[in-house]
Amino acid sequence: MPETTAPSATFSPLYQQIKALLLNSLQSGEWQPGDPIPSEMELAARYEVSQGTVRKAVDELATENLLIRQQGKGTFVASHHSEAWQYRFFSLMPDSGKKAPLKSHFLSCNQSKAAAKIAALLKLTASDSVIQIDRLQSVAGQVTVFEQIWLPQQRFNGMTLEHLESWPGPLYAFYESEFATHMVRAEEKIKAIAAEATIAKHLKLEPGSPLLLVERISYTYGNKPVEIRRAHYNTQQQHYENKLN
Amino acid sequence: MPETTAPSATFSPLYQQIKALLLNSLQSGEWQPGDPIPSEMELAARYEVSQGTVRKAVDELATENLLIRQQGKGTFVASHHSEAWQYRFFSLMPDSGKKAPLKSHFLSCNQSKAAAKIAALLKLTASDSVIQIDRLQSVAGQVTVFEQIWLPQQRFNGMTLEHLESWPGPLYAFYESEFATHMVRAEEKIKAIAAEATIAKHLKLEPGSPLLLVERISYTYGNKPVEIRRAHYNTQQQHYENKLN
DNA sequence: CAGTGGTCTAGACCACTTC
DNA sequence: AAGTGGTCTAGACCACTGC
Repeated sequence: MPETTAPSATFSPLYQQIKALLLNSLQSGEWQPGDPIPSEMELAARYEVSQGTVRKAVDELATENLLIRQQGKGTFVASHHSEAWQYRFFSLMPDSGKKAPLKSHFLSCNQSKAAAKIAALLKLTASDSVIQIDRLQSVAGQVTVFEQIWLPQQRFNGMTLEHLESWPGPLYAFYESEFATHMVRAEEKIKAIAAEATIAKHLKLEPGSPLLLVERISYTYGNKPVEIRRAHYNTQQQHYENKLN
Repeated sequence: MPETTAPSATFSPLYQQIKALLLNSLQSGEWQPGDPIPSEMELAARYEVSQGTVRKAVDELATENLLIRQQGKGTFVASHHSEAWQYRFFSLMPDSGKKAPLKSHFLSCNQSKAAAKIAALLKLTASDSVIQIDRLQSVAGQVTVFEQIWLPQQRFNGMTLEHLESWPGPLYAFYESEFATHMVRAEEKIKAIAAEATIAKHLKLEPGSPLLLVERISYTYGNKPVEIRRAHYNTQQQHYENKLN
């Protein structure tokens, strides 16, 4: 007499296994950001499954924004270099509606032992080093953002202030090209706080002015946290936009 | 010799047409929130397409959170009454991590002509009336939210303060049961502001304290805006949480 | 015209729920 | 055992891109 309650606690459909294999190829760098992955027919042959099964695996990775499908052309590894991704994770919009471009001004880029809080968030040990970047961002000539960024030193080894200042595009494109680190998702915690003196000075505001504090953890492939941000937004002319579905 | 560039600007796949039909049935109230919709086989027969085509249409509505699939049981119309949806659209979390339940205290519920701004957001004309609700919300005995809500009078006809006070659950469940209005999605704009005197008093804070201002537009079926909220959050013990994918 | 992703079908079988 | 959603296949055809 067989068991009455089937085990099956570990049932995993084929397409999920294919998805895991595709993820491996992305994580290992077999396919680089911006590059096309093999066609569905080729993948089906490689993994010895039907095209429909590959399709479902790719579909999920596409809705997770790891892959980009383009009918007639192919399926591509998502990249922060593409036009459409410039504002990937950037939710601040002008109240007026017209987007003005952002301008970065880097203040510093230093290396040190990780503070306990930062080490915990990045899942580092107390002996590991981190790189800290401070910068300002301006919208339409107005200083709007003061931002502190922490990165694991090991992954971003060799980053310097000069290096940052000579990079023309967004930071995430910089990480991708120069440090082979592509960001996949992020989590943010938001508060309203009163500006401290030093930050108020940077943003040309009175101390005590209300600021939006945005703390972000960004993850690369495999749910690995690789960047901490602590940003202060002046939201007098801007607002943080969010869609709830 | 046929045209070189095919027209086809209006090509719409079958499953999209099925999706539109399903949406009609939801919007018309043929299937009520919480109820099961017909099985995939029945729908396939009704629309004279294959099960796979129905499936793809239902899949999209499920990922848009309009339908809920449950293997072995059926597919159900999403409802704000279900446990899992209590915190639909509510992004405020205690810093400590443990969720405490919310308690509502309604201050007023009045009817008046719509102000120009509100009328525009709700897509009403200047002669239309709106209902305005003011309320406070407390977390763990602490007054945390002051909220103003505007609703089109026509759709929410007959709402009173007593009515609101006697309702035990979340507002969106109230709208759903009492006014046949199910919310499908929402958009929020967030700023940090200094508390005005009257609001500070409600939240038991000093005037000028930093508050999170959250302005929300909620939509029902057919992208129809039917609720405006203007909420002030005290984020000393709480934060607004957001996941970027 | 060939190659890519996108749609649609029909049928078989699996996993889960309910009776 | 019957009914539901979930997976997988094989094959045909469509829409779009680029050569």
